Amino acid sequence: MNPNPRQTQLLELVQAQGSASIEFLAETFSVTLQTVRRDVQRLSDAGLLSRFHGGVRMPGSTTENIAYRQRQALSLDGKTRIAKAIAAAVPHGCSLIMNIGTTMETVARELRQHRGLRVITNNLNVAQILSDNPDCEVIVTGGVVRGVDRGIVGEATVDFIRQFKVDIGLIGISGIEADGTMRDFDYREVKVAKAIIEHSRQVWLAADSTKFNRPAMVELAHLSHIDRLFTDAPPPDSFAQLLEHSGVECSIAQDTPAFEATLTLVR
Amino acid sequence: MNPNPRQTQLLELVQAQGSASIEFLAETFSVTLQTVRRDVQRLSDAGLLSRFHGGVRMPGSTTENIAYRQRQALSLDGKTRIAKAIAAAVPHGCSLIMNIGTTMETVARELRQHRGLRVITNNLNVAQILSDNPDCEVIVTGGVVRGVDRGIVGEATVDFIRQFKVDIGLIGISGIEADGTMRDFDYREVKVAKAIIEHSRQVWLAADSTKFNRPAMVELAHLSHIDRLFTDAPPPDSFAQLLEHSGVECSIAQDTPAFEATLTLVR
DNA sequence: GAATTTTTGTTCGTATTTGTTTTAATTGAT
DNA sequence: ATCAATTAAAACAAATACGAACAAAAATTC
Repeated sequence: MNPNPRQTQLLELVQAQGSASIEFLAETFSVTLQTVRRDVQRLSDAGLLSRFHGGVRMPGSTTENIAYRQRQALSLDGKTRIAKAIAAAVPHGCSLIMNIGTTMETVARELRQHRGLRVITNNLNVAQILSDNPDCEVIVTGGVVRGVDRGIVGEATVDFIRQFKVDIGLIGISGIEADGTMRDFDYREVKVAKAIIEHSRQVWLAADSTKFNRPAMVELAHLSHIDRLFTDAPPPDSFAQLLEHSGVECSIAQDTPAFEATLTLVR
Repeated sequence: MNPNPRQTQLLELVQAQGSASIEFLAETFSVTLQTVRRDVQRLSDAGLLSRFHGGVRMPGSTTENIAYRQRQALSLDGKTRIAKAIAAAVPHGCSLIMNIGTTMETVARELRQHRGLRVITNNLNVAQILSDNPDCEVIVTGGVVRGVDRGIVGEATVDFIRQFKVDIGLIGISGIEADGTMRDFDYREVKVAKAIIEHSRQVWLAADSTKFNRPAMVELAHLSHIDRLFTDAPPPDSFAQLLEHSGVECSIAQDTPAFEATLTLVR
């Protein structure tokens, strides 16, 4: 976009004030409401400011955070089913490592009632959720916090994980290719995941059905390193064979109508 | 969801106070109960706060840390003033270490608009708050998370801090005795604080007026290790002399009516 | 200087927000 | 367990804000 002087001034005004109403802006620049709306529309399309009903504000941290939370709330169904299945399989009193991703956060919520857990994580949201459980020892890895998802990545995290050997390593993943290689987008997160696989007696993978055949850049490991896979729908045929061949036990957390019946009954 | 200024303010208010009643919120923002309920509904849908009959609170605060949240709401005014004073004194682009305590959380909130900060902390709440700032590098220390206040203590944390040397070390404290020794209740946290003092070029202390002459068990350090003290009311005479003698610059964040004026102006 | 593109203003149907009223649910005390 | 008081949700109405479509004005191009 190529902002005209008025739009530049408008942007500066909002930056100075933090927020402004459409009406105020229209008066300030002696133009109609509609013109301001058009300016504002373009500026927000360009990501330079955020709109709300009646005005605009700086595209701030809070907004982005909300966006992430909402994304998390979205497609919660499958994730919750997977999370419940994993939580049911995790015995009380064992030690875990959990990595980043919204799925792991959902798992953390389901583990709040577990007793005697020891959880190592590089996910601040997981740490936050589980530290509510007084009977759970939460250990976070040290390092630089990534703003988007509050994950901790980097050498310090990898070194920290190498100190331990836990019962179960729980990892989420961005994509699994047809040949059984798991991949992720961030190479630093891949390093963490590799360390988790090395320092866990068992490795469980959480991957909803959208992850199959979804391409991603950085190679993480092959399915043969995985002991169990939790997903929300039967994987494509090609994978089913691959899973069996790799000795992966596959748990499919089906949509249980009984659950919904319970729901309607409860409310 | 696209939060309007009222919803953003509401969220911040609840974050600062820990909880609030629907009625209080309705009065604060001069809208009907129904409107507050709608705001609250949306914010809780997005997972940003939790509802209870009659009001809202921070998401995932169990009985355990309600007491902690209440302590935060206690003398919130003074803490906020201290926090604003500290934030104003912290230059853009510098490196910080921040330790645990409700005061540090309030400082973190005030630092959200700072640019180019690097912050090392053993306080997950501080990390959470500051990771909202895209222009702030947040580094958390590794170790065991304490449930009550989400602080990280222990050897790993101390070792982690020893890797760095920052511009300013910000520490909160439980009590300062008449002879100028600072003390805390938890020896593990004291070890962390000592490490912070050693690895900071300057040490700033945040202590509201209730901390003077308040006894605590574990000795931390003497006031002479401190460069600046931020408090909310003039310290007792005996201290004033002591501070001067120890070469501590004392900033008293007085009650500014201008702040309240701003509040009323905003709505 | 005429034709074309871009910007701005105007109007109108639609969507959103807020307050009001009514109905349902929750809580605490008998 | 039941009842009264409080709180929440649902339904509706009024006010306000939004976006689309079109006309007028200004700027640009040839």
